Amino acid sequence: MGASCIIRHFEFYSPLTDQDKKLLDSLEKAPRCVVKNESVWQEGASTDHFYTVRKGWMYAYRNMEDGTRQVLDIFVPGDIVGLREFAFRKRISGLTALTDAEICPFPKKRMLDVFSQSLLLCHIFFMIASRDQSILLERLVNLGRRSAKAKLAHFLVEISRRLEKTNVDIGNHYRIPLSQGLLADALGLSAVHVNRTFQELKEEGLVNPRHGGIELLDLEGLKAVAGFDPSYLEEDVHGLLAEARARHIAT
Amino acid sequence: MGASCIIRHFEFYSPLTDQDKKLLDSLEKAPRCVVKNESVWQEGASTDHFYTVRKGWMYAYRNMEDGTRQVLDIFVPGDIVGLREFAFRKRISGLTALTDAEICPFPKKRMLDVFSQSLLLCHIFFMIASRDQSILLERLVNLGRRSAKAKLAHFLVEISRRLEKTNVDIGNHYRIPLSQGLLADALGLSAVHVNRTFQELKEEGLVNPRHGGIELLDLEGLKAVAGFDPSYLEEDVHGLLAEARARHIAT
DNA sequence: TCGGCGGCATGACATAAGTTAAGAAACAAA
DNA sequence: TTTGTTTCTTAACTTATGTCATGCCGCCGA
Repeated sequence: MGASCIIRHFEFYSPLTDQDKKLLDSLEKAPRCVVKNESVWQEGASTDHFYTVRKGWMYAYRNMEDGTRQVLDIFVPGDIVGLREFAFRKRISGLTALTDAEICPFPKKRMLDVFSQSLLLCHIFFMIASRDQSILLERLVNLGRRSAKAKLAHFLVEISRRLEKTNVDIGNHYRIPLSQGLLADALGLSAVHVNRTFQELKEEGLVNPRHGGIELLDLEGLKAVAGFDPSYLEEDVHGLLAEARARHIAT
Repeated sequence: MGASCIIRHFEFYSPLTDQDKKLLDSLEKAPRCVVKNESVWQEGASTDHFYTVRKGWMYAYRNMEDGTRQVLDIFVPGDIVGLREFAFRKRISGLTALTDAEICPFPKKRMLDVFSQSLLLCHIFFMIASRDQSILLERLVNLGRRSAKAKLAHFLVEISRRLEKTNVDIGNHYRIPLSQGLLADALGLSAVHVNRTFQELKEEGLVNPRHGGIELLDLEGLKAVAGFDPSYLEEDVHGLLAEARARHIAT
């Protein structure tokens, strides 16, 4: 295949013109491979690039003074990482690979070219930023006002949803490579309590925790215990981009 | 004065050309007044507009099934609200006025005009989105990995920082019109515990809780108990926008 | 001026989640 | 294989925070 990473992702939102594709393709640099647990950047590093995830999983985190840490987000193939720090000179969170992975760098400075040359791409970038915020907002709700059990279930359902939506083929969707310790740091819990909670979910036949990963057995059941409402993941892709596309092509 | 709401805000980021100002001004509708506790929109409402806050305070929230709620963000004069839902047809959170307020609507559809006509404005919008995400990220850390006391202190310091940064004159910065119940919903705590925690902060001379509001007495002290690191609020305004401005004017 | 109500204050008690510790699996490397 | 490392599991115990209940204060509207 060899198709550009970011083009594939963007085509999920809207068909692109050849010109758009050429533009994106010219800006994307050669893919970079990272191995499991390799750090891509650390807090304080320069923000000169962002990346699209082509293969594998990544996570963003923040280390706290007291030695504890907060995992801020998990990224799956097709996601864009680092766009968040667009406005900043330095990274405010670290990024490391959860599994062996392949990522495609994209120089931040070239965003100017994109914005000035393609109204459609500009719009798509904006949609992605909006979607990212929506996910963060839901994570806030999760941390603030749900029980440990609901937190876990909700998080797992979200991840599985995001996997389904990606344009990238990742094989079996339901084997999630997150350790209980990482989940704990993502959900603001202790690893021990995550384990306890998993035992409950396991008894109810909802999940099957394995070494270094989780198998989701009953998505509907998980949604029920999470009180999962998917609307925060359902962008208005077509309505919003139709006009942008029309005007863009007319130019 | 009567200067446009959004222009004033944008000029915080960069000087604008007359053309940019004209563009923004033509898109902004007449300001709308809302009284304390008035709802601007509810979950599920249409996302056809976003707003700039000219006067007063607002908050975004999400009501949970079990009757509890999560306050997602507080907005102060100069902030833009509703941009988050750019990619969505329906609002995923409610917005209501915390005090009497004045907000300026801006039709979402006209974003196309902005993006196509001004590279600089497009960039500024992107910066704002990035900054918003940064704030959400920090709030995640706050909810996930800090004690009640640190949560409170951190939140208060953030608000005071954001107040200082705004271009809008709001009189005394340090009288914050948040009730303890609202703070509780913002921080994922119970109102009772927020009260207990306030007693501690009060004993230490850091704050002075009054009816329906809080006075910050010792910002440095609050920063210390919060472990506050301001970098997540410090955008690279000038570096990033300089080139956009240069190219924009050259056109 | 008064009454009512939303917000504050505080105590007693309940509980979800954290901590510590120790052993068992699973994996990775030699 | 053997060894070492990470992750999971479980138990006993501690603690931060939630819940319930009650009274008070200070606004705002009649």
